Amino acid sequence: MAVTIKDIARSAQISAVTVSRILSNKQGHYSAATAEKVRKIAQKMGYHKNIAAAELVTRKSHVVAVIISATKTNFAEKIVEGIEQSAIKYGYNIVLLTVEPNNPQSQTRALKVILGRPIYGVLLLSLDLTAKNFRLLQATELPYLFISIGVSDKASFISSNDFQIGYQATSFLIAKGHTKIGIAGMTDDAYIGQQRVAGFKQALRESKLSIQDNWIQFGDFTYEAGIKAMHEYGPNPELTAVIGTSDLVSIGLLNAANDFNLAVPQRLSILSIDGTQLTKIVRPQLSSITQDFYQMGYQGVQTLIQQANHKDKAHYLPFKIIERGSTSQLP
Amino acid sequence: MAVTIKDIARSAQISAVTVSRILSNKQGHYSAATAEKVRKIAQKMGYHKNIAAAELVTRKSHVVAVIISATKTNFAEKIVEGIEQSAIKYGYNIVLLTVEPNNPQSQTRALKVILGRPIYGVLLLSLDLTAKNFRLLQATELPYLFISIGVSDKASFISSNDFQIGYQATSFLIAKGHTKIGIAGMTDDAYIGQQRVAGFKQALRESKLSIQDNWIQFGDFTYEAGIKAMHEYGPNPELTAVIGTSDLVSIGLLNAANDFNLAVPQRLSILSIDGTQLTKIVRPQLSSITQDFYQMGYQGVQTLIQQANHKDKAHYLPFKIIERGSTSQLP
DNA sequence: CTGAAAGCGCTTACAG
DNA sequence: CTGAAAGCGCTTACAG
Repeated sequence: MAVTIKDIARSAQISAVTVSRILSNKQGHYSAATAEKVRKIAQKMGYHKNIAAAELVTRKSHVVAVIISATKTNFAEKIVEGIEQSAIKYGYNIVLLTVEPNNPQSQTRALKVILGRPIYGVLLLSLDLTAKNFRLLQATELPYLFISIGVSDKASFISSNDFQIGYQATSFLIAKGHTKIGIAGMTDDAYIGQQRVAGFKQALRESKLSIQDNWIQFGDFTYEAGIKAMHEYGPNPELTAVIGTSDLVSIGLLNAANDFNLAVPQRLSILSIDGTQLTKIVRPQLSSITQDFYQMGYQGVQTLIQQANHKDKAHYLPFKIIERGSTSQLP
Repeated sequence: MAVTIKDIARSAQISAVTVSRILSNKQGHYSAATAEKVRKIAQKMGYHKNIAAAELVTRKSHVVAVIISATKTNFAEKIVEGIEQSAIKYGYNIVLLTVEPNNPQSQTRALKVILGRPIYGVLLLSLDLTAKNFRLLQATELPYLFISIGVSDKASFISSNDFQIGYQATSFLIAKGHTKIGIAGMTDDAYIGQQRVAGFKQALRESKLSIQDNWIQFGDFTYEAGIKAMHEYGPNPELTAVIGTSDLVSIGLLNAANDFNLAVPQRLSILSIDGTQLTKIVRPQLSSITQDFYQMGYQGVQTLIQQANHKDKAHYLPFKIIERGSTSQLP
């Protein structure tokens, strides 16, 4: 079977304790000579420490669990990339668990997996935990951090400031002369959607612009939600601009607008939120509020690791507005 | 700290052995009465088995490691979804490790992580392992299975039959009257690209159609590779049809063709390979060879678990041709 | 600088 | 039906 510390000890004519210390790089408990000998033998025998065994005794783990919604959106990949890179840097490993959207049982199952394994902490990606499952998470007493979704202000999270996203997106369109602006595709029950809408409304209010109810179209961030919203706006909407709350929503809006023969951006401006690669592969390319998903993942790991000191805080990452072809200045 | 078997034993006034047996559902070693009592206490105390400890003594693991290329393509998500669902069904957990494309060191690092942890087996997703890393993988003596990429015929894999994909795609276009057909975006060094090109050539040969060198444009399956290929074909190509070897490649071809004012599909037919959601969000929608990525993941886990019996075999999954708006019949 | 002893949480023969 | 003993691979005081 796999070679253990004992095998090396035998081969080096030395105790397993010393081998353990050397291979764990403990300080000042052995001579340089034995250290070198042991390392060579370990190398030659193809030794790999059984980390699970080590974790069992130290009662520490270097595994970060990432629970991710089997998301219909498409930015998760970038976040995971950031998480991975960060984990490598800090010497942690990642366990990825996916969870079905809007399925509390699936959430519970994922949390139970975590309960059964030695885990350092939990990262929750775009995940809207039910109250009950949130309690289950808290009961584990593990450090945790929400990424990209701010689950109200009860829990620690890292994300863009969604109120600001809604506010800035709207302000951008107002600055371009638009006065009839819609927003589409966000969920109405989750914090993230509420914040974006709140920012949207605030910007309009400050400019003394009014809104019709039908201009705010809720959805689930999918392509289909974008299509549906555009159909609600109809083939000849009063609107001259709409904010798509995800890239897929915006592409849905775009395609449906084209089907209505509404020229984008001449007749209708579309400003997308997210700014993934998708914005560049459609025509016209989508102007977008671009979030830094990679950093969200990267800093998410950092924050989790150092969390002890600053619990229950919001960490906001900057975003930027990138204008491409789907928005235009009104005369 | 976490509640253990001993805590339960104490509370139930019984030995830890019996508790262990009950909570592991061993047969006929205890009375129904004690079993029920123990289960109730476990429930009440919020007990969760330390699986790492159990795996240490049984020397068995129910963790499947999935090594995935931090892919520029976009179908990985579906495969992972299939893997997850299948893993749940069979009672396995998934550890996901990402690896940078074309980075042998990154591959080695991922394999080392696996070596240090109790793992049942390894699934490799769209991953072109270097010869050295492949040897490292074999040295672990763990069962493994390649998914979606057939790494030559040396290793077990599950994927579509890429020769057939190339062959059927080409035959489809020939049946539509095309005689000048290109293929674009695949790598030239990996098995998958070679197979698709071989199938492509075979179909042309059988129909006695000739090819110009420049019609075969290699790449790395990205959007940019599609753009570049189209630029190589030029603004007025002889070609009337081209096979994009991934959805992103095909979208690159499509956009570049539009920039050249080549109408798709009237002047140029594009047939995509993969058939992810992307084919439906561009205009015209892309006709595609659609692979069953979900099943690839789902059956990948099954195959890995049952692998003992049928090693080193190729498992092919069916694909289908779905015609959308990017292909047309030639007069 | 080196090692014997005890133990992390669990399971598996073995004996009753 | 129940339990004492030994051990999975590792680490941590403690003693020399």
